[in-house]
Amino acid sequence: MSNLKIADKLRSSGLRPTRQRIEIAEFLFNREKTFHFTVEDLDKLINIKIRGEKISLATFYNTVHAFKKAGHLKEILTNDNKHYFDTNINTHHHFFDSKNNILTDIESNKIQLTNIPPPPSGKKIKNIEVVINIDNDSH
Amino acid sequence: MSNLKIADKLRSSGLRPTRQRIEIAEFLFNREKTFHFTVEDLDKLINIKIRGEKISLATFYNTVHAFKKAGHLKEILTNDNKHYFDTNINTHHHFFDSKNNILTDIESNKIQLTNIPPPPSGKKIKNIEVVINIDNDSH
DNA sequence: ATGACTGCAAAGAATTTGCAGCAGA
DNA sequence: TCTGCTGCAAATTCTTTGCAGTCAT
Repeated sequence: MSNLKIADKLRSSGLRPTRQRIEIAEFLFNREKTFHFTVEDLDKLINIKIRGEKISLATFYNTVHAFKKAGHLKEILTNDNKHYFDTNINTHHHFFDSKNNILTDIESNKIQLTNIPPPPSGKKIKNIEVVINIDNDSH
Repeated sequence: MSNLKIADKLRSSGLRPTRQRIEIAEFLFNREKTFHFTVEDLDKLINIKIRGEKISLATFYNTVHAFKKAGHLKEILTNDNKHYFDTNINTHHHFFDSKNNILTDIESNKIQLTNIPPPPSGKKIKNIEVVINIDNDSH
C-alpha cells in the first residue's frame, strides 16, 4: 500500500495521518501474512529500524488503540496476561503455544461450531473466539 | 466439604493445610455453583468476612497458583488483561460480558466443535477454549 | 528439627494519564 | 488558528520476589 493510500486509510477512519501513525501503519499493514504482536514488540521492532526520531511508547499505545477502535486491528485472547493484537481483522481462531508465546492463525471456516447456546437474556453475541492451546509433543 | 476433607484435599496434592489455605479452600470449594474470580476479588471477599487476622495478598497469589498447579482451579481466557480463575475444573466454555466483566459457564457438551485442524508439527493440543463475547442487546 | 509457608515491603512489568508543546487541517 | 497528537515522566494497576519469622509435620 502506498504512503498515500495509508494516509487515506487513516483519514477515512478519523485519524490524522501523522508521521508516527504512517510509520506504524506501513509497518503493520504493508505485509502479506497476518502479524501478531504486543505494543512492546512494536516499539522494539519499529524503533530499531527507524533512522530518524524514535516514536514514544505512549504513542504506540495510543495508536494501536486508535487502530483497534477504527477496526484495523483485532485484539486476541491468550492467558499470558498481555494484550496481543492481530492485523487479520477477519473472524478467525488461533493456536497458542504458551511455552514460546507464539500465535498461529486458524481460518474461521476450518473449525465448525454447532449448537451454540443462546446468550443470557438481554445480551447478544458479539463474536466467538476459539483458542487451541498447544504444547510440545512429548513421547 | 468438612474442614477435615479440605485438609485432606490439600495434603493429597502436596500442600500443607495451613490456616490460610483452609480458609481460602473452604471459601472456594464449599459451594454449589462454579465461581469465577481474580486474585484481587478473593482478597477483598475473604478479608471482609474474616474476623481474625487478615490474609496477605501475596499469600492469595501463592495459594491460588498452588491450587491451579494442583488442578483444583482452572485459569480462564478473557481479554481484559486480568487473570480469572474458575472453580469448575471440567472442560467447559464461557460467555464473557466485557462491559461488566461477568463470566458465565457453558457446559462443554453444549457446543460442538468439528473439523479441528491439526496442530503445528511437534505440538499437541492441550485444550480448547471457546469464549463467546457478549454485549448488550440494543434495538 | 527441618522444610515449607506467611506476611510485609519492595521491586517489576505492563499500561495509562496529565500536560506542555507541536503539527496537521 | 484550532484542535488533535506526541513525547515525556509520573502514576496506576496487577503481579512477583526476597527474606525473616512462623508453623506443620
